[in-house]
Amino acid sequence: MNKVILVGRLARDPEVRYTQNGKAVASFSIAVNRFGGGQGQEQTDFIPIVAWEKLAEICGNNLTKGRRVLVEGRLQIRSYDGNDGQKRRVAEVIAQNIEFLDSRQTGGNSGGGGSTNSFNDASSFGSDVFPEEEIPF
Amino acid sequence: MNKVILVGRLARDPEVRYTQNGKAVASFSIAVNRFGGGQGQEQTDFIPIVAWEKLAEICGNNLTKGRRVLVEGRLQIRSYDGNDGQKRRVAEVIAQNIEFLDSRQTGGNSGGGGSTNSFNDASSFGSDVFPEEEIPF
Amino acid sequence: MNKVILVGRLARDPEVRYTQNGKAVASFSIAVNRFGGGQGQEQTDFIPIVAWEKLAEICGNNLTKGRRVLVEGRLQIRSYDGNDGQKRRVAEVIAQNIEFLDSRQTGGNSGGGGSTNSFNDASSFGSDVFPEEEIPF
Amino acid sequence: MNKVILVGRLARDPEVRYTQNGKAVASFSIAVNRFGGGQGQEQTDFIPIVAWEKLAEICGNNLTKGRRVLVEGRLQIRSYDGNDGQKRRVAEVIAQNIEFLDSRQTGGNSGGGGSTNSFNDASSFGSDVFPEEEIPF
DNA sequence: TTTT
DNA sequence: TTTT
Repeated sequence: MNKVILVGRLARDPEVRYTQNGKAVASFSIAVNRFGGGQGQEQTDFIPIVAWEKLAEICGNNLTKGRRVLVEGRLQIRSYDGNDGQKRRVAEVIAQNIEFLDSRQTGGNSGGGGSTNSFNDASSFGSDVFPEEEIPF
Repeated sequence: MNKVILVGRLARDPEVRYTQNGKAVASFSIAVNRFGGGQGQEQTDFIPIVAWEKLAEICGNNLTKGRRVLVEGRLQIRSYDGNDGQKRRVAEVIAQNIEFLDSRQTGGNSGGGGSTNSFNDASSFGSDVFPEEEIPF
Repeated sequence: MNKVILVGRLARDPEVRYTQNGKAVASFSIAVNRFGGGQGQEQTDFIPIVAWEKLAEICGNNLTKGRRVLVEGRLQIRSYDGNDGQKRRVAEVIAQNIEFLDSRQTGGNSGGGGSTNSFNDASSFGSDVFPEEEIPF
Repeated sequence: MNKVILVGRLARDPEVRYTQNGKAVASFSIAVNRFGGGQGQEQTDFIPIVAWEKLAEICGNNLTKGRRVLVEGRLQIRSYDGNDGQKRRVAEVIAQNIEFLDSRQTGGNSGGGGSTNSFNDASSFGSDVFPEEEIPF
């Protein structure tokens, strides 16, 4: 079990890049506000999000700075070697499911009355989880 | 977003049935203890779980009464007509992912030190979420 | 672990009642849409929510039918005796934390520029979780 | 909403320190296995956990390297200035609730058949969420 | 029983 | 670095 659920706003537009194999990867940060029980001084965590493939493309095409999203994913700690030869770690949330929480004002995506605003990682939560058939009991 | 995460023990062995289309469906309940902050009188919720297809079969083959599991799923409210003509509602957690939290004593699944103990609904969390490739940034 | 996280819209205005001891209890249902991967026929779960004390009052004062909320809580199965002498079970989500996902259009609650829109059950997530002090490492 | 739920094993014994104000702070990492759908090469995320006050002390007194826990908390990104003058970021999960998933072999905590194995951050999930009174409906 |  |  490695589950993260966040609600926040994009701190900047997503960047979409491609691996050598042609897989899309979107990366962006979301600003998640912390509610300190009313002490006044609000704090914010800027949390890096990574999405892959179809979900990456949906992010690139539909999300912009300031939009509010719910992100479900897993927390990944990646290691890399810094310029100075030091090992560094970076934490990222690998998105499995993203819901758009703002009303659709997306522009390009003219919409056409579509009702869904929840998007899964390519193969997550397939048809089995939403079976049309009757349960046999 | 409709997400449920439970840790509990099976209240009885799973029952596995099949739909007309041949899909496996496992059903069982788990006993989830509530921790009342030490007041002594512990309470338990018996929560019905439903798993489909491959996950159903894994449950049927590996889980028995008393085993401890972590269940991730969604909460579903199903309506049906009672014998008395009244409409009734039943709540169930449709499992998307199940982790076995006990040490492996499974019997049939001789294992051989196998490390995995987490099982997803047929098509959940596919390869994209665990990419082998390097992130291009 | 008994954790539920839902995003949905209130199917009706909350009802607030009081126990003999004077504790407020709010109850309402939220409509949670299920996204069937685009098959068209959307389905909805109507999930009963119960909030206690201060959180109940906040719900009563600020939520109305149609408003979108995120509810974090635990799934509880309650037993009661039906009119016909049969034992019945009812599932409810006992709210621990509610976030208002709509822009503030609340009316009565004139607001005064307050930024928070997240409300916890009376004693949940107290000051320790948001410490002002520096971590000593 | 900033919620993290992890199951893993302590990579080392917890370190407990104290702030100038005398608040206990425990820190440790947990190794969370990632299940790659059976491709063989398992990967592990080592995720830093921080617990405060009473929960910190419970961790210090009961947890040791190798023990399996479920951690519920929030993901925090902290900034600090590196030795080289560079700004660095560190991600940590601030624990709100920890469940011990191993059988009780704790030593000091002789147990005596005690049933609880779930511990909350000092003021989380207080009595309101587990009311003894009847719901007035 | 909600909403897009 | 977001937003109310």
